[in-house]
Amino acid sequence: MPTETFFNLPEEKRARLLDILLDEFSQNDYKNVSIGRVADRAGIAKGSFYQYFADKKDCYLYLIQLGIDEKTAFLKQSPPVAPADMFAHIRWLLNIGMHYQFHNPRLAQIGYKAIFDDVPLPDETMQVIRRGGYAYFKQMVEAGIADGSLDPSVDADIAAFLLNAAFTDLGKHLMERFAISPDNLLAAGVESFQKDEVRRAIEQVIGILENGLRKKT
Amino acid sequence: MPTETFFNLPEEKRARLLDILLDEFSQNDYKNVSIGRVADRAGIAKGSFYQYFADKKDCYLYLIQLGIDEKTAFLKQSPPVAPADMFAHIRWLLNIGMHYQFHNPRLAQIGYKAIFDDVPLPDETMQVIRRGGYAYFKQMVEAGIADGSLDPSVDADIAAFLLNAAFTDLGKHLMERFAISPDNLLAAGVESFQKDEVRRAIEQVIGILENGLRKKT
Amino acid sequence: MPTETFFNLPEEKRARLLDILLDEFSQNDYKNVSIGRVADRAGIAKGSFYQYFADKKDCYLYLIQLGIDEKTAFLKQSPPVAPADMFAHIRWLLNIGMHYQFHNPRLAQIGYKAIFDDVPLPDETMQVIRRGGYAYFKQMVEAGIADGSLDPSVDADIAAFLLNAAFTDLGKHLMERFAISPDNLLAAGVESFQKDEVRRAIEQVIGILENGLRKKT
Amino acid sequence: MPTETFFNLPEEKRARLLDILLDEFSQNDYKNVSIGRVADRAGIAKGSFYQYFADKKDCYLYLIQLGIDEKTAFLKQSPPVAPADMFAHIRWLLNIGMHYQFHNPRLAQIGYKAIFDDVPLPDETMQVIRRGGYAYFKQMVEAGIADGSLDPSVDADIAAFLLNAAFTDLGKHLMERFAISPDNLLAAGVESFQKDEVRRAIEQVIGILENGLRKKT
DNA sequence: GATGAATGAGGATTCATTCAT
DNA sequence: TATGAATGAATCCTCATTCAT
Repeated sequence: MPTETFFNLPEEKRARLLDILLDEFSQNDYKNVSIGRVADRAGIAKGSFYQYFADKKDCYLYLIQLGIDEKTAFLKQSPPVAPADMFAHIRWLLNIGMHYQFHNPRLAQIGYKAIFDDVPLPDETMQVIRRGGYAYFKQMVEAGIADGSLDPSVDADIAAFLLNAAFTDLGKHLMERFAISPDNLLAAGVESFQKDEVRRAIEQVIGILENGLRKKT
Repeated sequence: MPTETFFNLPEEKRARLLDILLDEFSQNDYKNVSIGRVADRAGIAKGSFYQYFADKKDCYLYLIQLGIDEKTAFLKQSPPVAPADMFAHIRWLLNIGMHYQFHNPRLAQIGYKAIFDDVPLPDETMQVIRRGGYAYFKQMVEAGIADGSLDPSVDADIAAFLLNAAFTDLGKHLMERFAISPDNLLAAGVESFQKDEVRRAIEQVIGILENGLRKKT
Repeated sequence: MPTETFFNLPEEKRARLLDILLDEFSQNDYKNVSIGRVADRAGIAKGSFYQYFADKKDCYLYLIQLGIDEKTAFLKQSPPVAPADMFAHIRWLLNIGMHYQFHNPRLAQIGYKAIFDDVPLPDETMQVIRRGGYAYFKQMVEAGIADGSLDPSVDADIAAFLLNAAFTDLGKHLMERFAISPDNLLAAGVESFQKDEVRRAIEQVIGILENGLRKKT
Repeated sequence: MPTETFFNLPEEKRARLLDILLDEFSQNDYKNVSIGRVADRAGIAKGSFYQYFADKKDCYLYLIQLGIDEKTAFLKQSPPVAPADMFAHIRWLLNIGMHYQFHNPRLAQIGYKAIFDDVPLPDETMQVIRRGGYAYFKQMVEAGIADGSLDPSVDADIAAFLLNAAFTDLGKHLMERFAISPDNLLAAGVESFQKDEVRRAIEQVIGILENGLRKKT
């Protein structure tokens, strides 16, 4: 975790540094992020970085935690749909996820990288990052099969995989498709991407998966 | 591309070097592959590496191209199912893809990494790598809608995205799920993973997507 | 030398800082003493350190001088045995020395380090530190030879060396042997080490050297 | 241990580097030896150092081992006096030790530093370095008391301490006293310090200690 | 063709010291 | 007077690449 010094920084300066950190860590693998480059871009001395963070890992951990906290806040802010109807629940989840990813795409990207890259994180943090993914969906699918809403011939593992793949990649896809970049977002505001086309795209994905998984009547 | 010297190498020597290159580039990010380590493992001098390849990038590019060529060969070797029935065609594609991934997991992994990592490749090569994925599926979906076999309310972009995500991630998922590693594959032979469970998993994914996309009658 | 500011410090604060300085400089080489660590432990700002001392060297010099002063005070406080009998005098000296070392082991340790480590002290200070050792003993030995109490075949330089080596190392040896650490001393009180075993050890050393140097009758 | 590369170096180059390493590590504490300074002085690139040694510690360990080997060779070359007469044995030991210290003062100094400084050495190496010191003398003293040649009232610990202190510091003392520096030695040759004055000094120290410890008749 | 020694830029990290508040 | 943020030189170490043999 950052030092007190970091939090005491003038708002503007801290924001600029944080902005650059998000940029670097979302664009590069952990190992390829250079503290020197960060310091240069932020206009601070290399030594100053170490006034703010114990070391590179500490800084990275902070960003990861920031991502977890922000996402948690997002999830809390919109009360969860009762998981009685699985697809309604997924709709809610995906909407939150997309919203989060649009709201803070670089933080989301850092979290995404953390899942797939070789990264020096404590095991407990890795668990937190991975939670809500595959395992979460599998449990949902099993419940859906048990209560008879899903086709019993469905393999829970496979269904979970599909939901997870869709969930994980959809944000990236939409940002590419609608030419949304972090810079865009900052310039145009998040609202602009709450557009119908985005909502419709999400709805489509869920619709297809729902069709594919629902019990045939 | 490698120098003539590389291709003039005694078969055994070149094979060993190639083996190690596949290993290193499939396990590590481009930047984290160390030429020194490669040379050590291959039992050649570091200088010799530069007799075979112009530089690290050249070597990497060669592996990428190798992957493209091998996959192309795979696709050609098994005559494509007439795309009359889109899902039959997808079944065929996925099977080829899985087969390829199981046949040469390290090459597949390198190609996979090239898509998602920040990697120093010429733009044209990047296009080749990504070609055949999303765009290919989109075109298939559009044809399916046109010929009436797919639900016309389906958004071709979204359907293509879903198919692509499934296609891209499924190999990884199966390898993880059935604890398949490149080492496993070499030891146990490819056939062992042509198992029913793998085929069934692939079939499930396609089944779900088919259900989700087919025109309701 | 410290600034006026340092001496104007509330007694308690100055004492705490001094305590920590003694700790750090007695446990670490000059170069390995970190001002940051000192400031942290003392609960002061790093900048404050530079209100009290011109720089690290200045601070170090102060501790050295403190050691010299304290030892001088020790020597003065117990009236010297008339050097008529050289070994009685040495006994007294050693006792004072041990007493001093037990009384203020960290200051003694700092002085000890200053003799053997590579340390940035002005030459005149180095002379003061080393004074009273070798040269002092040599003069005593020469007097002993002159007045006929010592074996005239003894080389004064060598005898002085031996006495000095014994004198210099004995304190360390005893502290190691009886597992005496500065912490011990603070906890158990100095008196506990005025034990017979310590006195006996000192007596032994002097006895052996006396035997070795006395004129044979 | 150094790499093969180091040993393949042209004799002259390796000698120069070794010379500088001996210089640096004998004059400075481990932590204060700068690889950059070594490389500059040796006229090699910083990176080259790491072609020769795995790291700083590896290099240091090599010097330590060199010292152990050289001293061992010295001890072997002159057949040990039967320890029947303890002081004859000590005479032999001291002579060897002095000879070694004069022969390779910087190596001796490095070994000396290793005993007293805080240094990153494996435990087994530390034991080798420390062997032959205090413990060795104590055992000799105990044997001397047992066979009746030493005064039974002598405390073996104290006697061992004295012998060790004399043994350890004498070389340094003689080098200072006769203004012997490594540079001197290289210029004038080792023989010049095999002088009578040095032999006489050693003899004196042993004589005094012998007088001091022998059983009174 | 093969070798492997040499290079030097670049990376993370530490720390004494300065200075504006 | 006290603070603590800022600095930058120095530290150890890595690695792709070059080049003489």
